[in-house]
Amino acid sequence: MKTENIKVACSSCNLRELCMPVGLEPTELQRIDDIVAKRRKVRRREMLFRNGDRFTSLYAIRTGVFKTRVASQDGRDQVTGFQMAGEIIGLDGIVNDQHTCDAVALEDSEVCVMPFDRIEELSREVTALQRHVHQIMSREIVREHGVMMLLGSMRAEERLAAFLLNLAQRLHARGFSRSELVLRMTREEIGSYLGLKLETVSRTLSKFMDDGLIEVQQRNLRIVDSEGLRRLITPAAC
Amino acid sequence: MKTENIKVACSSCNLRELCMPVGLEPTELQRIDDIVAKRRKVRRREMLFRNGDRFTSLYAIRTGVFKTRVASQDGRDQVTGFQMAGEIIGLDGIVNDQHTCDAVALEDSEVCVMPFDRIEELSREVTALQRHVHQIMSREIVREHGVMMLLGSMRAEERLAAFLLNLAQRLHARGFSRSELVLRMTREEIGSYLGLKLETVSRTLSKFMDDGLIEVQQRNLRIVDSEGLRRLITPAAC
DNA sequence: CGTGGTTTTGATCATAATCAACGTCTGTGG
DNA sequence: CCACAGACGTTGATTATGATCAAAACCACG
Repeated sequence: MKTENIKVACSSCNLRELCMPVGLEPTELQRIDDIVAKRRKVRRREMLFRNGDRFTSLYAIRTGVFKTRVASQDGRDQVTGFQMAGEIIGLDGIVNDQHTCDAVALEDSEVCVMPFDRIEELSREVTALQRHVHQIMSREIVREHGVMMLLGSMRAEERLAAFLLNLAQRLHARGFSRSELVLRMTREEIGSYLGLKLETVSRTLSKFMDDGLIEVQQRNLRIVDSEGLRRLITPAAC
Repeated sequence: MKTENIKVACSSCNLRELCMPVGLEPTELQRIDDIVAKRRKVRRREMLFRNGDRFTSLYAIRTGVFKTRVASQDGRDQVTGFQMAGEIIGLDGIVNDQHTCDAVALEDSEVCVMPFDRIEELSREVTALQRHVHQIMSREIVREHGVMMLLGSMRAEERLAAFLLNLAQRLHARGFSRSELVLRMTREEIGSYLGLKLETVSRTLSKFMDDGLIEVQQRNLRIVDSEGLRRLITPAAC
């Protein structure tokens, strides 16, 4: 768990359009700089925080990919999301000053540590930051509504199609290819997120390949017919 | 859509321990009073807000029960929660200034309308309110994690058992019986929330009755063996 | 006192889970 | 750099769970 105290300026961060300070004036942006206490590197398979840890900070992902997961009493666990550069994790800890899920790095990653009391302090003064914090939390709530829709009323193919399109879209927003992507997570992790077993994920990917919708080879995936995937989600377009 | 401009004081509301101003000092509590612009009555089957409505306010439920639901393009919809007295709805609207779900009253209900700009304004001054708003949003995120766990990795019996226990617990926190409750929602709505068809909900309830776990007659339900239900969720307790 | 929405129950079917075997890749240590 | 162990992924056969289709009973409400 390596940490650095090098000053990192949000105002010069190339993620600033995706991350915390979206929509801030330059003068405000400077004030935001000092909510980032430090950066922290998290290596593949390491946890940024875990269930039960005392909550102190939110984390903005600079590089890398994380999964978050919750565990039930009897050991089953459920992946609740995959997060990438510019996204904020740790919001679950606010309510009880304690984290209720694990955040695991899926590849070597780096985050900005933002002590929550500083965020609160500063967002009392900077209206745009206050608004932004509210939006981040609301966005997470809306995202989870989408996942509930996925899990509650879609079939395996639809879930996986929606997942792939969502992943590609988010990667594209970060400057990556619209169609080519590397799955940083295992089939089992995808399955856990989508409420499917790993065999079903594998089979469904194979089927998508047979149908000419995608090409997969291990973790490398290319979306060949993005429109076809979309059609799977909105069947028959009624 | 009837509204009343009668001044409602949070400081004298019997829900104040459950609702917005939990943990505030009396002097702060008085200041909170004027975030409640008015009350609004919503009759059974009416919508408090719907997908696409402009977001202006959060709503604290004074009496009654709501469901929230999201709709997919092709008309399927997914119940995302059932909310009762003291709970806050409308958080989904913050991120895009627009609601992304419908809130439907399951019985004649009344809410406190809290314009969000006033909440933001006041929470810049009253630290405890700021903290409370953050906690409400975080609590909703954590609740949804639980639903994802439910939908993603539990079987029908487990889902329904968890649902009934959660409902009973929340009603008990509001002064109702720990074991006796009235289901304000249909089997279909329960099914939508739990990712099951209404027939499965009905069958599973019947099975619980055969097993002596509950007694059901229409919407009236009594939990006979709460420990037995709990055991269903944590199978074998390993 | 119908009428329509809701609920129950039965029979059958579809989807994804499970069990199993094998193939492939990755990373580690010699 | 290679060999090996263990994790990861694919595919097939079978099963279990819950969905679907169908019919009847029940209730609430106008």
